[in-house]
Amino acid sequence: MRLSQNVTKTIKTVPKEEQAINAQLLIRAGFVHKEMAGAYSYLPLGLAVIENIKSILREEMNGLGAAEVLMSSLQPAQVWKETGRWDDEVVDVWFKSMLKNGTQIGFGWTHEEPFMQLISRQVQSYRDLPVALYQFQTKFRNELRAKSGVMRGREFIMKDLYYFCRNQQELDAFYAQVQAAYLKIFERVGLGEFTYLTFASGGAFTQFSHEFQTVTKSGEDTIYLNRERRLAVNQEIYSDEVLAQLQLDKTALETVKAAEVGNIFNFGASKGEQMGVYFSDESGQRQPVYLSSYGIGVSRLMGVIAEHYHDDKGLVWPEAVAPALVYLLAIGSKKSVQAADELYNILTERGVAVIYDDRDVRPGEKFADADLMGIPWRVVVSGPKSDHETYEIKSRTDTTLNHLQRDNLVSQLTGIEKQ
RNA sequence: CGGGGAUUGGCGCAGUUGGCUAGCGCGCCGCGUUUGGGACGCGGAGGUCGGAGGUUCGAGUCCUCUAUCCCCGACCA
Repeated sequence: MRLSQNVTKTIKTVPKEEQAINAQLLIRAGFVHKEMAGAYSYLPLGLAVIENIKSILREEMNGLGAAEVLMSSLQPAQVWKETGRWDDEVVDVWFKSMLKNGTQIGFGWTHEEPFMQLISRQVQSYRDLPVALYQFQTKFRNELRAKSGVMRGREFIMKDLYYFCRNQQELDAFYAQVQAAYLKIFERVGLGEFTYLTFASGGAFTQFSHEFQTVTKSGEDTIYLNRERRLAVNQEIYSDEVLAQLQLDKTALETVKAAEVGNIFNFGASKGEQMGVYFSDESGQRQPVYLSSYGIGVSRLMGVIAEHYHDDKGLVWPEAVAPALVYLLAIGSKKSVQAADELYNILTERGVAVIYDDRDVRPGEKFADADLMGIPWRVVVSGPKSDHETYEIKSRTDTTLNHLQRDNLVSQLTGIEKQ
């Protein structure tokens, strides 16, 4: 992308109303735009991050054998009434509206019920199960208080995976697979080291649910963490009994703030029974479909990464999610601009995502923006250049300037991109 | 939903006990000088003070209502 053609602009000052670091930096660097409390628009750079996170999620979901779908955001009240979750007393985050003819509809805040409804038509026999479906969806939740920038919105992007199967054993096996996949995902986006499997309240169906909590000062949850075992207990279920049950030693626990980046729900046979979604087993008996669901907040993940990876100059994206791998700029003569143009074309042709700062501004401004946007590698072309001379490359996380010949530079960057 | 704070050009802010054409910085436009860490000079454009009502000779400033935003708490199946 040529910056001269980019609509967004970086700003030096933060809107005072934004206190959350993720919102401050994402707004200053031009990644997102706040429409209202709890609702953010994603601009080209922010969307690039979102899409990178989605690509990683997609690979891991496909690896689990799940198929991608896209459910509607508008949801009929009926399916939710079957499980009692239409009631505002039961679920207090509903956005509801109605059709012209008075029919009540809701804006999806999760999709268990609609998915079960869908599955009831596709699944009749034990031969049709198990099935795993996932989607990337904009969820709507009418939170009493939106806060923490993109980390807690009323509208946000979520990856949700649903697994439909025949019995608890099947469910448990998949549940374990997803746990492993989730840990891998957080590893890949750069949060692995700080993210812990956490026991939380299980709701009506099981004693515990599992959350994935990333330790961060700006987190909304308090967890009790055992670093060695890489396990944590959410404050909401913290008690001596629970600790005993999980064989956790109270004295080995650390109290930290954390952000919930993923969660897993085991619904067992409950939804199938409530909604009348059954299949015929090997002996022809009617059995309820078992359900489990697995969420990861994509936009929240972007916020948590921003909270974790920044310094006094701005964002510092891990390569896997950065909106571009390279920030390219030329200084000085027309020759260096020509050389930068060429390099831009070469890298782009090889599939390396480059932000080419071709604006007519002074170098200092370009350096500042490169840092603010947090692009992993900065390449500077200065002075008269030809193929045999060198190009300066610097990592966002380092102050060392290295000089490489063009071929070496290109192959190094191409190599990183392919990882 | 309870408590606290806020709302003045695109952004950040100032504006005294009500008083004259509402200021400043950043950004923006033009010209010139600049060009390795957000340059400088000169000249410009841009706000009716969140909204409605009221008090007053006169309201950004006082009163009432209202909207929105932020923070703390509660809530988060």
